[in-house]
Amino acid sequence: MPKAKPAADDCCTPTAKVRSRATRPYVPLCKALADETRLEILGMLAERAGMLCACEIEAHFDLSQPTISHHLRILREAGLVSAERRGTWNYYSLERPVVERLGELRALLAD
Amino acid sequence: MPKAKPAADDCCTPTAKVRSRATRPYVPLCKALADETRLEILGMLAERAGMLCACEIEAHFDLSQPTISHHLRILREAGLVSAERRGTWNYYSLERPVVERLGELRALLAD
DNA sequence: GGCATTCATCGACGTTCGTCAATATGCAAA
DNA sequence: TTTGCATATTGACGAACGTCGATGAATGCC
Repeated sequence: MPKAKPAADDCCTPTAKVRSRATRPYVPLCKALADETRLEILGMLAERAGMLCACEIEAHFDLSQPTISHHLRILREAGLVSAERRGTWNYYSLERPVVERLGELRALLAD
Repeated sequence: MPKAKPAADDCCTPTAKVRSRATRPYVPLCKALADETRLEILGMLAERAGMLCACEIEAHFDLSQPTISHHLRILREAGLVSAERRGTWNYYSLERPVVERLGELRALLAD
């Protein structure tokens, strides 16, 4: 008699088949948030309700200008911030609707 | 006359000094969530309200057993799940209070 | 005891990521 | 047009990460 799948039926009722919830859409969002510098940039933008000049963001960190620009691009591509050019300067502001998706994920996992 | 800090005073009112909000505590949480496999494990645990046997989690993915074990460890260290040994088997369950911290982060950034 | 099973750990490998210096781009004033 | 400044892009480097095969630790059954 072939025993095939050896066991794994004694530990849990094999009925349910466990369909997972749709979490994939939140992966890029979480990846964008998974960095100390980027989270702090968002914290700055949240504190200052309006916009923030890129130079002011740079001045807040001990990081090079290209590095900050890199992080701002990732936040932009994730939709978490938007940039508005005004002459030479670039003003960044928080995109609250995308931040709200954090609440959706919380509800998806906790409710 | 030294011009020191060249400009950066024409683009934004230099008064505010922009104190960022305390986002650092959420960095480990976001790092733990920033992976498709781990997010889907949490989705499985959310769907099935109770616990889930480790073997059932492994069966859900096309990944090796050590890889799933590795992800489960990261989720455990982040406090997102807890494990309970029952004989040979290991049952994982979701730690909702930690998931709730996603709501805190959302409020910190969006309110 | 001896053996099988479940799960965790280790070591190695390729990939992704954060960082910087150097360079490019775009805009504005002289 | 030329010069200067703000920001983005490129290329390179080391560190961190996801993955696997092999091994180890703990438990239950014969």
